[in-house]
Amino acid sequence: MNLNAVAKKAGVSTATVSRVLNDLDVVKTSTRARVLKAAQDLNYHPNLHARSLARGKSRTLGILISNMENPFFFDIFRALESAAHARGYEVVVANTDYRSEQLLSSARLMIGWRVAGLAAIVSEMDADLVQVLTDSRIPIVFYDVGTPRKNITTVRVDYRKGMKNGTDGLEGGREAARELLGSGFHPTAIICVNDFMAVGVLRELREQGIRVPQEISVTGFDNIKLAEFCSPALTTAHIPREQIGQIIFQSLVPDPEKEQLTGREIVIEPELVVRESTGPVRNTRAAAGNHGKLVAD
Amino acid sequence: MNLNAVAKKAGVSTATVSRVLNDLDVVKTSTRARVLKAAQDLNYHPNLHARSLARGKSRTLGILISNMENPFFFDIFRALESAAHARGYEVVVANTDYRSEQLLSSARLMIGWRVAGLAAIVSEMDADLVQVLTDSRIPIVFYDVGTPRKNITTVRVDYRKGMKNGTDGLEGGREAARELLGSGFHPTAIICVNDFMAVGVLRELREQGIRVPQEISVTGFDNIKLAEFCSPALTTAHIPREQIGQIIFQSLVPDPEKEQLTGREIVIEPELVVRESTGPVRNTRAAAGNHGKLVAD
DNA sequence: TTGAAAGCGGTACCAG
DNA sequence: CTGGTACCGCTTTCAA
Repeated sequence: MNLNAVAKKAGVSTATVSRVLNDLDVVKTSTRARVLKAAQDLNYHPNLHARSLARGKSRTLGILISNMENPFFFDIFRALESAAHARGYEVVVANTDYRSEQLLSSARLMIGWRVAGLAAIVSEMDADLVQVLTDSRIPIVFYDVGTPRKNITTVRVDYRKGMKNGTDGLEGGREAARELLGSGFHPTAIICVNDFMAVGVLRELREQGIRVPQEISVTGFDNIKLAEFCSPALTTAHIPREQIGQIIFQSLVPDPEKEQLTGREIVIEPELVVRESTGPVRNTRAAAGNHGKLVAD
Repeated sequence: MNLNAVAKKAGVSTATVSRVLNDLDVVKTSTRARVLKAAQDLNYHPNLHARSLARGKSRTLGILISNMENPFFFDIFRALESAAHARGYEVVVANTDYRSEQLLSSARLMIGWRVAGLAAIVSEMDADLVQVLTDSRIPIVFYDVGTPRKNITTVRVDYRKGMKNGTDGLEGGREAARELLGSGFHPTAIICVNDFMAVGVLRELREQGIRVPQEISVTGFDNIKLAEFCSPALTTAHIPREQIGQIIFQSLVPDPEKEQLTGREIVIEPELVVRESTGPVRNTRAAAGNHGKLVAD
């Protein structure tokens, strides 16, 4: 089923069918109606490959994600998708499952599809891939890795680098807390790299009979659901996934009306969410939480 | 960057470049090497749209999912993808977010891409969509909805229909247990439609001081992670996502060597996973658990 | 307002 | 073993 069949059935040329299907309002109303009916009757669906090929440009974005099961990544994907749809773009997603060969082959696939832009929300990132992507001339966004280039934008969250590679996980947090307290050092606050760890810390403190936040304050990072429902509810840094998705779209598909992000490093400032695990806040400015303020150099 | 550029650089025709890139081993080794180098130097990536168009058929499968965040659906996706990769197919996924307009537009997109097959793991399913899919002549698989047709295969899990629309959720399970026990009826077993409910039931029983499984046995359905880690560990029906993914692939891309599934209704038989929440099993056959035996009429 | 025809970037058949 | 060349289905001038 192709344009030609529709054209024939409607008694017009393929050019006219194409015009109708693309809403080029130069077509006479009666002709238009006839074409539409023919398309309907034939159950016609335009071949998108032919379309892309003829147009020479696409309105499809690609996104590579290490693990779609991770709610944090998933939220970013969803935000990107919704921004894209709002502007008439599609987004196709590839789950790399933390495997770098998979990442590479997915990237090639996307390039082969000539996507208009590509976002990589992945941690496994090797030199080969970066080279391939850089050479592709396709607008790229990396999340939390890489450095900006002509066609490469990076988005990263502003947390202290030193914390990134420490002990991790629920058990890890608990153990770290035990060691910390065992060392005789008695802090007034424990700041964890993510909410999982923080919950582990909370548990250990509870078992040692240390009250939170009266004796020690605890904070997490990410603002996952669990943070809200544990006891005491966790004070944490909220990372604005919604905004990250929008920024990614904006970097990939620049809007002349808006600030140009492409090729830069975008730093996301988390918002502090104060709950029960911390004492009264003195720094009013931080507590007010400037909503994921964007800092771009 | 196109075939022509590579051909020119290598001093051959586009036909030869195409042969090399498609591994048609009729090309002289030296020529082949020259072409490969040219492609490499030019950072050439074949345009997949042109390819699909010329070939007239694709090796891409589509999958529509209501909610990718749901581990159960996600597992099916992953299984399908791995089966597909093993046979040289790609799979592109669309998350419909439980919205039927989104489902419809994603379906159209897939049809426009001329996917070789389409799987719909969705609950929101209206007549329009079914019509569009049926008319498309593309091989389709529905999970847990719809009825078989010429090009439509259905996969469903064999659970008692009556249980499907009952009370649901953790709280629901707890409440149901309370009512049940309050009614004076004292069963020897409670069989829940899913693991969530079962965990709720367990909690209620514990509060009422009823020992599981000594006084009452409890079973769930799905075998989610939580089932393994709650106390007592839950006896449940495991639904073989891995197998479901393979069956979907097999229905979409029939293998002449294997059983033909296309256009039929495939019934998945869950496997019983016996843990601590049930008493000793008398039915040895069930306990042995015939691994998700496939029942196709 | 409409039609004819030249691509878009590959594939595959037919010659040589 | 390699080249020439009709397509594949759609978009987009250019003319009429």
